[in-house]
Amino acid sequence: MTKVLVEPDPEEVKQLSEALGRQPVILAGICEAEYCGRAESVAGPALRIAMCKPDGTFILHNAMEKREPTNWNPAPSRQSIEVRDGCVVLRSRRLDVPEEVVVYFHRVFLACSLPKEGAKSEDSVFYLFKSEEDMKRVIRENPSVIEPGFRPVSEEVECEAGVADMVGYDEKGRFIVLELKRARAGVSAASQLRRYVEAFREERCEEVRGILVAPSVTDKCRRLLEKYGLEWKKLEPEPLREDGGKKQCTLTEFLDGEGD
Amino acid sequence: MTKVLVEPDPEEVKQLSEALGRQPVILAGICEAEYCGRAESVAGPALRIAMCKPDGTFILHNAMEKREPTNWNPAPSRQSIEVRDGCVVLRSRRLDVPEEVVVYFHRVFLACSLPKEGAKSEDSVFYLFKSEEDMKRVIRENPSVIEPGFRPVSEEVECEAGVADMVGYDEKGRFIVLELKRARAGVSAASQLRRYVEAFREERCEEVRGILVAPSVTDKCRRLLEKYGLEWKKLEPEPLREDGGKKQCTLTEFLDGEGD
DNA sequence: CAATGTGTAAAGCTC
DNA sequence: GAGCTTTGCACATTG
Repeated sequence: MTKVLVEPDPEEVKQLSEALGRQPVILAGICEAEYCGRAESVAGPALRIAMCKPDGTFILHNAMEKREPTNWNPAPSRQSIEVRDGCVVLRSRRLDVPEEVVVYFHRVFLACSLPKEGAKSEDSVFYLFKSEEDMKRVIRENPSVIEPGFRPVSEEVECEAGVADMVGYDEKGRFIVLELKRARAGVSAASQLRRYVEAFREERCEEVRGILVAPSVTDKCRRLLEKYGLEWKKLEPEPLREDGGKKQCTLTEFLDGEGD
Repeated sequence: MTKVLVEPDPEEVKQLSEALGRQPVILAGICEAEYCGRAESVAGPALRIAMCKPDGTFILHNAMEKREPTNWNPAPSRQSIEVRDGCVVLRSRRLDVPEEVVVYFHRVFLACSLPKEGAKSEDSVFYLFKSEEDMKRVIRENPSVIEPGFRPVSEEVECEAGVADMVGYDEKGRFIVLELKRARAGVSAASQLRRYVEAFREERCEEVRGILVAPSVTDKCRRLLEKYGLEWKKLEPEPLREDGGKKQCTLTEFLDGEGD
């Protein structure tokens, strides 16, 4: 499945055409590039690396420098490889708007397609910003970030279902249970909050609101919250700041499985 | 100079270490990644492509989708390759701020370094913005958008200070220099126009007006124009129009209300 | 050096 | 879908 061509003939490179759109394709070599669309550009001969991703994304990088690509086409786009006058011509065209990049490879050092089976769906990147402790501090110091009139009462409150992150009262005196998540919350957060709310309802025999505090929630989580009559308060974590010398970041635990 | 390893053993990959920082290095395979710095993230196992550029730039791409990298380190950064428990560990560290990305390759499909001699310095990309061309066309075809009685005479006119976009005469026969900007104009536009105006004054020994033509100007630019006795004519670049038939996206130019 | 503005911004989220 | 905000924005320019 991994097909690699080293310093191939142009005609050999053309074989990779069939992988385009199905597998990742990489080309590296000396090339010139033209872009035409919202703006236009011409790039003189240089060593560059081209990537074609199965979703249609096309990226052309200067091989020597810069984080930003020389040229690109975001998905949805389509690529093709032709051979013309002994040159490998990689053409990429956006499907939604008229924009095109054409790359003329005078010389190809590397041309390859990668196997796609390796690509698991569980590719998601989880961002963990500050600690949950920081979220608590923010709410403690400025309770209105939850809602106007919110009064926090205690933290780490035990109940039948476990330990609630924070509890308090709303403007109208109703009891509120907060569940804090510093990263995107999954269904597990919703069901955990539900358990706490029910426990407090039993315990206190009064109306209890449950609010999930998180920067974002998954779709499933959102639906579950709705089903249970719970609420979500979006709270953006503050960016890390390093004060006082260099700060050591410990990359901690992976997020617990929000499997279902 | 081109060294390519296909489905290599971890120890083989380690040989590429010496190319890091000197030649472009590409690694592709199944990996997990951790990032820690301004924020933190963990990325689960997936097929990804890593690029290390000689300037220190490090980019890790999901091989299947997205224009934006999963993780990255802009220059100045430094990378290293180790082998640990049979895993290829690619580590990248920014040199200016404490930020690090660590990539654990469980499996490597491709590992290569590219020759750097191919990389000519003449890599520059030239951008030609359609909308500025459009602005010129609009003024050419309908000079009164500048002001009633304006008569354009020539475009791309050389003078001591450079090349003026457009020159002409006003109703009263006064010489006018136009500086066109397709987007919000900053102070540089104002001082550039000023240089042209002064050059033409010297050259022609007559009164010369300078008009900055742009959809909007920054506050600082506006103050500078005032100080130099220059003028600003608001002109919106026209949306791109399509040549084929169906209508096309317009370049979203969000101009603030330019309140005063 | 920091502050500011630009980008073929891209990408995510709200409506 | 359009519109708005965010980005580990990156990057250039300006003060």
